[in-house]
Amino acid sequence: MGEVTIQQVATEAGVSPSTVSNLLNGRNHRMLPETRQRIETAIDKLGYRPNRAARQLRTGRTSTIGLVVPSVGNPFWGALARHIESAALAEGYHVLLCNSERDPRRERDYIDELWADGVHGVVLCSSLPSLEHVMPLVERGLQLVAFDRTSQAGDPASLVSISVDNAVGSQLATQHLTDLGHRRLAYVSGALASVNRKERYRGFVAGLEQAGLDPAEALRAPTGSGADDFGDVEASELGRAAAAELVALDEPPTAIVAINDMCALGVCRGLRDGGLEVGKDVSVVGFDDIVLADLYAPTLTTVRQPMREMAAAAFSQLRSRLDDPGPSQGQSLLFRPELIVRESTAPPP
Amino acid sequence: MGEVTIQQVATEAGVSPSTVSNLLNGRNHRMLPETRQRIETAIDKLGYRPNRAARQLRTGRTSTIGLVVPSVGNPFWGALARHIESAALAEGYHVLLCNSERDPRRERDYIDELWADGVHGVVLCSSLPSLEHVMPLVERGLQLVAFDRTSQAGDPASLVSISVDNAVGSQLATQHLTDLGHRRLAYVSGALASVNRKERYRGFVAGLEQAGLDPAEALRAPTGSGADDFGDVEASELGRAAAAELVALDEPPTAIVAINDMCALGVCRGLRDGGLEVGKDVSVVGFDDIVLADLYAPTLTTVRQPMREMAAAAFSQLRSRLDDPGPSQGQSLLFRPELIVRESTAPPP
DNA sequence: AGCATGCGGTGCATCGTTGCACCAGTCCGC
DNA sequence: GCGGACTGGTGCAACGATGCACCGCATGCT
Repeated sequence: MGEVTIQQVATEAGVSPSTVSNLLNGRNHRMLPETRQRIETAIDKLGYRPNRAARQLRTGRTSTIGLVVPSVGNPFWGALARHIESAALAEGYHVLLCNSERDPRRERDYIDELWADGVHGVVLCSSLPSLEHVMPLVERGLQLVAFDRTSQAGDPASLVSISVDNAVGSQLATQHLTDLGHRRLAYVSGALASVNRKERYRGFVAGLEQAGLDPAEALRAPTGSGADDFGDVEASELGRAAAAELVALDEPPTAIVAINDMCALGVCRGLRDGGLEVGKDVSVVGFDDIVLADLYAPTLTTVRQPMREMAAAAFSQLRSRLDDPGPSQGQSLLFRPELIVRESTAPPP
Repeated sequence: MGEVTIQQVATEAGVSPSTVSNLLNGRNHRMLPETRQRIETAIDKLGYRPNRAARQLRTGRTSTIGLVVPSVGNPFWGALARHIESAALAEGYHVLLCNSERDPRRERDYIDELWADGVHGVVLCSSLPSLEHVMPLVERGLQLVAFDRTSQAGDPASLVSISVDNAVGSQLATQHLTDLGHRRLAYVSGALASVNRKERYRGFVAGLEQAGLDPAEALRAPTGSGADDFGDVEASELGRAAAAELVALDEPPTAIVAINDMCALGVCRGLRDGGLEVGKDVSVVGFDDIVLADLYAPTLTTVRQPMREMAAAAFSQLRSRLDDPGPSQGQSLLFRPELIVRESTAPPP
């Protein structure tokens, strides 16, 4: 049980613990190469690893960051988590995983707890439009990188926002459909509860206008209890239900833009249930380009987010702010979306 | 910055830090209700939260567990991570996420590091048949719960194994196909590098034999460089390539059993590429029942693992062993798989 | 000789919590 | 009225790493 301590290393190397500590922390400018060698040998021999708790207690710093996502069960967030974790690992950081399940209260509790644990940097994939609930901690020094959420008025000044340009992406998707000749489009999303969802819808509207169509005539589904928010796992359920509603119309749309890929897959499923063939009778576009978009039958036309780059940026932003003590200026990084055309879109029948 | 310490709480409540600590740790058998009240008031007023690092340094205990999975980018592991994290949260535990990317070295390094961080309990979803690389730590007291891996000779005595009965599951799937009348079956997997994969294949063979078929005549794909291991994200690629190989045969199989759902989806994709219709020309069965199995077109017949229950069991096993100091006896928990019949299977044409 | 400067380290207090050892006071029995 | 037990706490020394202040020595400069 007895783990090796810095004291034992020091004894072994015939120096004081301070000297070992100095070496460990790069304060070895004026250290005899021989001394350094002795210490390194001792470390290897004893298999010494610094005790993180002690180090954190003393310095107040951690090399653990928090990652708050709605749910890693969702392939999109799973992919993000994977990339963030990889980026963190490369720099010796660890990732504490938090699934908010889109519960604002849970999200808030998590962040409180992370802070209490000494975690000073969090990548937050919040479903909430306002970040007010975490302001107190941000004022105390919590570094926050918001992912998939463009910055808003009222956000903390130090906030970093990482996001794809949702409006442009949606517009790209919509334009693709109008270019194919579609004139009767529908938009499927849950409540536009988060910032990025609003943005995407805005892009949809812009795309319609650009094609000379009247946004007011476009359909939005579900039309029934459209105000309900929805969780990630249920995104596909929602898509499916929405599609059922749409096919039941007298004049169903010939093309559907979905808020994200999971939702789009649900839509495809619903259309199939209704006897329609996706990519022939109806076109469907998603958003995200999750791995399954290219596996699905038909393969899904979608808007790709450069996840790896975005994840790397999220981590490196966080890291640099964690290293630099001073109060830092926030910024927004908007990544460029890319339309990936696959089989689920075609000219209207 | 200055966080509230137990000392401040003590001063505020007019007691000694020890007394506050006693209350916090449930040693309040003989404490005046009034004192207790004063302390609780002080805690609330100051917003005190115990410093984890200090606590861990002092006690040697953490309420963080490690979760090592191949990659949370894979929906199956993502779902597991979500459930484990939920179970942990409910008991006040945190989850440190580690993606091994199926790299044995990375897996090993991770576990070493977790140990050095004071994490004494890990849920390990290892791709490795042998656990030898972690034996030294297990001997030092590391508690290990192996997920999706039935126990093996040579495993640490204290190891807990949580797994679905892979052989039975596979046999169920195979039997379903032979019951439908299929006589020419193929099995698609990567290398049978891990224990559970071997088990699944064994179930497949058993299923064939039970139907009076000769396992030797069943196909295994890919036939080319079949010995290659594969990562999770590439499981679908492998399925797709394997399907391409199979359709090119003079006498293609009428039914395919895939090692898991991601692989099965790849197979479906490959079959489609080859002009075959899944659920009509060819039947396909997967394993896991990931969320997408029910979204796919056609919906995928598969073998369900009771993930939520398995995740809960994994955490509670770990927890109880973490709480109880003494050396504990290992055990294996085998969960019952369930065949979920959907559209991707049908009688042979 | 007298003082400054550089070199290669070391001493020590400290981070916040814990829990064993201990203590002063009261009450009981004989 | 004295030993013993109980009550409701407190004192103090850790846990392991850190980093500032400091030290003895050698050398250089005037």
